[in-house]
Amino acid sequence: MSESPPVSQVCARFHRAIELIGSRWTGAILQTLLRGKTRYAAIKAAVPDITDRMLSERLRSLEAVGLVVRAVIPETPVRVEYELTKKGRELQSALHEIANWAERWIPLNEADDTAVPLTRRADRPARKLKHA
Amino acid sequence: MSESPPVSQVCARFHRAIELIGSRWTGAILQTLLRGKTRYAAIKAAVPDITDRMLSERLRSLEAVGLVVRAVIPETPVRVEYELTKKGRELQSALHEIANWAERWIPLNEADDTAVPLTRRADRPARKLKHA
DNA sequence: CGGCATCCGGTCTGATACTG
DNA sequence: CAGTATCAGACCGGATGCCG
Repeated sequence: MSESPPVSQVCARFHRAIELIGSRWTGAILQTLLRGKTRYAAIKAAVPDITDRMLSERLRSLEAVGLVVRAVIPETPVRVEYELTKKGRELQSALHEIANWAERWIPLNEADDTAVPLTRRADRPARKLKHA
Repeated sequence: MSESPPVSQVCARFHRAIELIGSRWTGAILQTLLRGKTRYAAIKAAVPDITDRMLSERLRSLEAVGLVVRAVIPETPVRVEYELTKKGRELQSALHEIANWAERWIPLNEADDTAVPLTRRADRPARKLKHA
């Protein structure tokens, strides 16, 4: 053995966790849900720029991971509410810490920041409409 | 006005923050750096499966965002060390919370989880090598 | 209201090979 | 050791239209 330092590997669980809640839109959705049961349309309103496709896809993913539960209330018109599971609710402190950090370090509009955000689709201008 | 509830929008800063640290590989890199100055090769060892291209790209991005600083020590062979800035170090508690949560809720191997992780490239089997 | 199916462009990523 | 260049294609996500 050489004297390579003990750079232990990143905890796989941590890795999975952060990429889980870090995927596009997910953080925002989660934060919205943290406020309690929310209807589809309300979530959509709370997360500007998200499309139906993305929202429903993320929601289904979150359901699959067990962070969110979907409840269909058979009224007319139908009402669907999404709610965090315990697993989801327990993310609160983590998300809160991130929010705290963001308060301190992330400027409101990226233009103010000397540092450019990571290259993410989110940061790029929305795609131009094809026709008109 | 209808009786639409006051579903305030998600804090833009929070949104930016989480998508920042949530982008692929970033969480793992950050966590590694939390342990202190680290050399390129060490980070690579700590984050299994990351490629050179990805690592250097992420590192440059993190530098751009002001989370990481790069130091070149002109030795032979060259030595390069990466270190978190104050901004980066202050992410510690947030990352720690996530790690905590992961301990409680994320199984070691995804197979154990009834719930499938979000659809991410990371979760999918690595691409097959082209030739042998 | 609350979605899903489809089409499609472009980004991001992984593999591979090559420098200082 | 510490990267960078290039290239192909997988994947994401936007737009649209339709359904219960």
